[in-house]
Amino acid sequence: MKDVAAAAEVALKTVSRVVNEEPGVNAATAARVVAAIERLGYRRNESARVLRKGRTASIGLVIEDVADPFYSGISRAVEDVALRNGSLVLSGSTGKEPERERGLVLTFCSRRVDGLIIVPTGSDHEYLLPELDAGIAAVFVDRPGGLDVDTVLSDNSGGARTGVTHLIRHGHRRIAYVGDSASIFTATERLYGYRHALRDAGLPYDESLVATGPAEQAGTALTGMLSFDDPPTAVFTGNSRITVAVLRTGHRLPMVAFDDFELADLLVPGVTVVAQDPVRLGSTAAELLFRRLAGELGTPERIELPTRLIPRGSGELRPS
Amino acid sequence: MKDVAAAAEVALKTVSRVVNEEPGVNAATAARVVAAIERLGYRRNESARVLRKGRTASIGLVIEDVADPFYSGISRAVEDVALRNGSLVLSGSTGKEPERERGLVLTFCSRRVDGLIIVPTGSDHEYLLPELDAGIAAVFVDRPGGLDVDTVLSDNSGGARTGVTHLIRHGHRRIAYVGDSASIFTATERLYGYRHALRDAGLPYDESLVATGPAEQAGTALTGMLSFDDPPTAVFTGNSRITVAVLRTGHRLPMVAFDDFELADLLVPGVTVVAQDPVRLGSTAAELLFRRLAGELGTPERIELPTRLIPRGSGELRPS
DNA sequence: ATGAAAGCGCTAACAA
DNA sequence: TTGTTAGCGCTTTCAT
Repeated sequence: MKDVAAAAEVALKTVSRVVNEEPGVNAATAARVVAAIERLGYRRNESARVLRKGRTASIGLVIEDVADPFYSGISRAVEDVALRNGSLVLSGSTGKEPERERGLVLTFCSRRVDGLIIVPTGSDHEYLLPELDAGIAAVFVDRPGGLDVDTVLSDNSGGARTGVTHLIRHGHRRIAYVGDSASIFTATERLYGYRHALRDAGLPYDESLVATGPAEQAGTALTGMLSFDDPPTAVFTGNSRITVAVLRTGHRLPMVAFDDFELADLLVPGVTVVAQDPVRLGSTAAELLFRRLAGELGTPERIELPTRLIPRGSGELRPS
Repeated sequence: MKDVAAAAEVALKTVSRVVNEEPGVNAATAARVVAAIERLGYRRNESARVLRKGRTASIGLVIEDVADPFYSGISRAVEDVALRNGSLVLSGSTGKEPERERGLVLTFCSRRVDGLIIVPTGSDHEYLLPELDAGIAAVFVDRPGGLDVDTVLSDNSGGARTGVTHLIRHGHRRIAYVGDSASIFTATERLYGYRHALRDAGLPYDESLVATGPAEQAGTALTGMLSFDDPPTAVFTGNSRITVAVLRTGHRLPMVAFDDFELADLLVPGVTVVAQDPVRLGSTAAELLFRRLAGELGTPERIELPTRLIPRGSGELRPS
């Protein structure tokens, strides 16, 4: 900048004014400065600017795994909103490890991101409090983080309830639930929705039809249930990975799955799903964050986005 | 840092030494400083550090779309390698728009990323030259960027050749090729591989069996070919989106597809694919970049990663 | 082993 | 309209 000033024979500040398009610069002077900038190939040093202004125009995004379509949908949406707000996105995957999450978040904070969008892993987020005090805004997505900050969720229990009710309407009375471990917020919510649907229909809750645990065990669990004297006639699966695991068993049981997935319509029969909207989850969270960064006050919001039942065949099969 | 120094009753520089784990600090003094840091909740300001040191310990990743599994695989791999090298990743999606690519790249540069990993969109990357001169390292991935810099590609032509040869071995003599527009590097390479395989087998190249264009037209193109007097008995598809489009037509033609995709094994018949390895593409590019950042010299490398044929049923069907 | 001073490149506040 | 000065928080250099 100094060199540009010298080349254009003006003061440093004038160059700064031109670069930042501040008003109050003579057109001729400005032109001279622009020419000098071109000639010298000058580009503003953002680091210095950040140091001075205190705002980095960047946000941190912490998700479980970019390679998972659900999270990459969130990523893309956050990216787009950030770009529209003149902000860049630093992102990192936690791989479900709370330690890695903590590391990423703190690293982002020490780089002075303006705000954070976090899909929380683990439940203890106390470590965030000093950062929040220091003025970094945060939004939790997909799961609550145990702190009183803005949170954007899907309607997990409502979606599960709708899906299970759909099976009941098609004549099923013994419906298996295969889902994630109870330690995971979304899994608990979805199981709650399952129970709710049964209760609505006056059906008993039979624990032997409920399997919770990692996707690797989902197949065996369901196969076990099918060997009962009174086996389930349909299954509700709690997330994509479990759905795929169940499909791989080769049982073609009537089924509704939580979470949409690519090609669900090409399988035979097509898989009926309760779809979340990852893009909307991401954009809602990002919009909320940028509103906070723009100075919007008020108590933290908790937004629950609706899910959508998409019938494709597997959920409309009657008991055989 | 000033506050910490005051609290620990030492000079600024001593705090700096402790924070950076530089040698030559009395253990007792260091302990006092650490205590003060804890007490005050001090965290180093990276922006200032960057301003002083000149290195940002961050790299820029420019891809087509994080929401596409191929690119998100690359992302995840780059992220992991970056983390291992103590670096953060700024990332952005171009959505195939060269203007957006340029914007992202220049923004990243003005933030003084140490290096760039780019999946190039468009062919003109002249605008990068000044940045390269300024010392920013760059690696192209998936497609060459028209500049003489490190590049990591898949063996597109070899993979296509293997896939088409596989169909020929199963008795097909009229094989359709449905692929992306010829303006896209990978598409041209794959078409070349297709022709190569035909030539190897002494089969004629019949232009009427070749359709290139956007995925939306793939279905109609293939349907058209099937109404010929002498229709193709098998099809080779040039990328995932086209594969899906072809599958949606409902023709269950013998087929080999370029690019693996989730659930390819669950369709009936399973889809035989020529798989690329996005994770390896990303990690190779990132490793290369960090080697350059570590000062490795030498002429730009061009690495071509092998593809892998995965038979699943659709590619082993004989002509009917 | 510790410290003082200079300065990275920029912008805010105030002058002229 | 333009310029001067100070200082963001850190590391580097040189002294002690």
